[in-house]
Amino acid sequence: MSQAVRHDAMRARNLALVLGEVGARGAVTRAALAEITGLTKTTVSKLVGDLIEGGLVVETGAVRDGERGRPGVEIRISGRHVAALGLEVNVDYLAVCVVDLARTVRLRRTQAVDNRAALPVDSIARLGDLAANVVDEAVEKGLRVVGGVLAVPGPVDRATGDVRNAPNLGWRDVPLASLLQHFPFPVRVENEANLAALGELWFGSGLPDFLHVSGEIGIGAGLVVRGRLFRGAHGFAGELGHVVVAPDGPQCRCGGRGCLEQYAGQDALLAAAGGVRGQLGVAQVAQRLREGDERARAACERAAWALGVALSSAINLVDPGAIVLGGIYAPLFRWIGDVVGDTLRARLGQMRGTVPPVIVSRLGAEAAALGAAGQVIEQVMADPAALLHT
Amino acid sequence: MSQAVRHDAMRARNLALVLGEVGARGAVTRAALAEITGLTKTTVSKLVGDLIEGGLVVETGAVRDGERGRPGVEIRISGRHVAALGLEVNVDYLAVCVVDLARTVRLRRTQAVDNRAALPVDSIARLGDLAANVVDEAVEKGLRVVGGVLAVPGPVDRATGDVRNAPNLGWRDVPLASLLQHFPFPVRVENEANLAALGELWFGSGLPDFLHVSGEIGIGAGLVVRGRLFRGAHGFAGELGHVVVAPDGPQCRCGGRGCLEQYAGQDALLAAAGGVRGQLGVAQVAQRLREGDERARAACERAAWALGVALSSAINLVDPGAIVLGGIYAPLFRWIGDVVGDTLRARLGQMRGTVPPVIVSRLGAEAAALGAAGQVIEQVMADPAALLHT
DNA sequence: ATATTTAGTCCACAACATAGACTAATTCGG
DNA sequence: CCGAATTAGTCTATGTTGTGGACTAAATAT
Repeated sequence: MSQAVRHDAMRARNLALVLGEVGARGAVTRAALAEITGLTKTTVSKLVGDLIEGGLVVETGAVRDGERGRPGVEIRISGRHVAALGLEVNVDYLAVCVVDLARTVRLRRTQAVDNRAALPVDSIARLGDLAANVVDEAVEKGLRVVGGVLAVPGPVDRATGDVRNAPNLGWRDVPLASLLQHFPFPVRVENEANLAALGELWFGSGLPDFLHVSGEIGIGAGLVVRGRLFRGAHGFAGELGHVVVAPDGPQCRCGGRGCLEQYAGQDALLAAAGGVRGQLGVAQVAQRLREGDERARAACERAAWALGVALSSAINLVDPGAIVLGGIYAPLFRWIGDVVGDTLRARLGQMRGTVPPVIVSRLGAEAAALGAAGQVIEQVMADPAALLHT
Repeated sequence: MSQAVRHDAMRARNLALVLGEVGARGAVTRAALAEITGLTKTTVSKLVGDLIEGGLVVETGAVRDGERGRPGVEIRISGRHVAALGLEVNVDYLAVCVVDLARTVRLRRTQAVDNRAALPVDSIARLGDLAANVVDEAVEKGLRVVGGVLAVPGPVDRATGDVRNAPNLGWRDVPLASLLQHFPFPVRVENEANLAALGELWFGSGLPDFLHVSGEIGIGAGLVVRGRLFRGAHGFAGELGHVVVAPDGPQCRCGGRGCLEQYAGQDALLAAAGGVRGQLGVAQVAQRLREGDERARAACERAAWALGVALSSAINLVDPGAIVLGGIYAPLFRWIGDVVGDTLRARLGQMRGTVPPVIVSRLGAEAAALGAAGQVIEQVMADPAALLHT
């Protein structure tokens, strides 16, 4: 429910408006901000003054624009004070990163760990150490880490931040919220596929509308519409892996049959490409593809066709502006992109004038950790007043 | 992009907040409104004063609540002044209705017309006459019609309000916007499936989260999340009819194969139920079902199974709070509801604790016209200041 | 060197919400 | 039946914030 608007809320919104415009345009003078926002020069000056005082933006030197008249002073987002922590637990690695308010990645660490074999508590403790290190380094650089988000591969209870069941990780009822309380700033928990999509939004293509597909053991999707993540009624939207490809297809672990995961999930793809299960990684498949291995090629084609079928359902339902393939699909894009695109055109081309373009994510495995940190930054950008008054 | 907030915007938002609370609770005193909204009694009194002056709310007599202290005066939405026009063109009928601000349906008219056989201009002219009549009647009742929305079965260009292609009606490039200009209030155009979903939201079950399925010749779906319609990047979301049920199934008019429409669309269902095409209506099939006709039963079962398969994909993707079956599925619900539910439970039950309930729409064919009028009402509720200042 | 132009600041003012005093209308207790 | 207590609603002084126009600052054009 919306809240009452008082003078402080008015100010908070206008601060966010100005900060947002500065972020969107990179560098703007106060005069230009007044023009853009419709606020008066007076108001913009006062707002910018507050933002400068809070360390969120900085004045850069005067502009020599060659026009006549007094040159304006450009304002830009300051990356020197406020920063955010991104954390990720995945099946076979831990990752942390620190991102500043200008969305520059200042620090990152990755550690290869088999988190399926470890206890959740130990994985989290290890991640905590890793995070403590980068936070210390960030503090040395003069940064103030104002919050963190942890990406986990599985559904997260939005209310408590706990994980009820993350099958890929072997986690059940892990009280994450309480394990993350020792940080000197709030840390929230969020689904990895959602955060990967947001990572793509803030650090990748820059498109405002897309469906990001995270190919891992499961296949998650994050839908971004007008720069906002779509979550559904309970926060479980985006389970692309269990969209039906063929209703009488192979039995899936979810209880259904013929789910996408059985055709294009990591396990199915590797099994089809290489024979002995567990012996082959995605990198090796890519290598074999480069060498022209026929079996690997056929496996990719089948997976890509299935992905195309599932995506055609997804496009009909949610009308995304583009399809971004990430996770294991990123290194395999050369061999699956076209088949996916052709399948979409065959199934959708007649109905819709244009089929959403299928593009590859440029972020790789970092996407989720970046999205996690980015979400904190986004929160600051959306409500800078909350930070200024503390 | 968000806009600058000035004093007038602050006031506008608080007016909307108060009006919204009055709408949500039916009847509230100023004191209760102050408590609920967090605004002071002074402010609430002033806001309510403005709303009364504008005819949007009325004071009803003092409350005798038995408590001690001065009794409050209850405020409720006034249905006596502001009203909205809902219009619908469908394949075989035209419909108009007038709804007041209290969301009471004040007038409705339906006319059976074969709009596929008629020229678009003639259909619209006929609809215009029908609308002019009810608007006159509304004016006689002291109502002020402040806007209208027209529901059409097909994708609508959100920018212009024109219809590029509505295959079920046989419309191509109909400049609806210009045909609707003669009304003394603005009339927008919107997709019929979306409006039917909104009709369900405002005049039906009252649920805030659901996917409404409009079974007609095509199968449209409207997704409502937290009381808001999800439209997708271009406004074409909800094409449930072309979600894949079986990738090698029957050829569909969209170019794909095995789309839901080929199993559960009106034509497919009637053909499977009755043999000779075009000879049978949904009402007759329902009659045969009541008589225990085996062929009709089998047709429904097949359609329901396919609907379940497509909906399981939809639920995985968009995570709706419930499934509401409308259009032709409403009269057939007795014979399809259980199969749909069973299919969903079989495909989703293991993954999700609970499967969204499958319920029937209570609105029938009026859903879209009601949703159309409701959308205007909703606009007034969301920004009453726009109406007060004119 | 002076006029012109544009950027940014200053100040009086207006709009709106707040806080608390005040009035109004009811119930409770004697 | 009357006064105390209680709750609803109004009135007034005050504070915060944005506006608009005057003013100062710093550049280019002539």
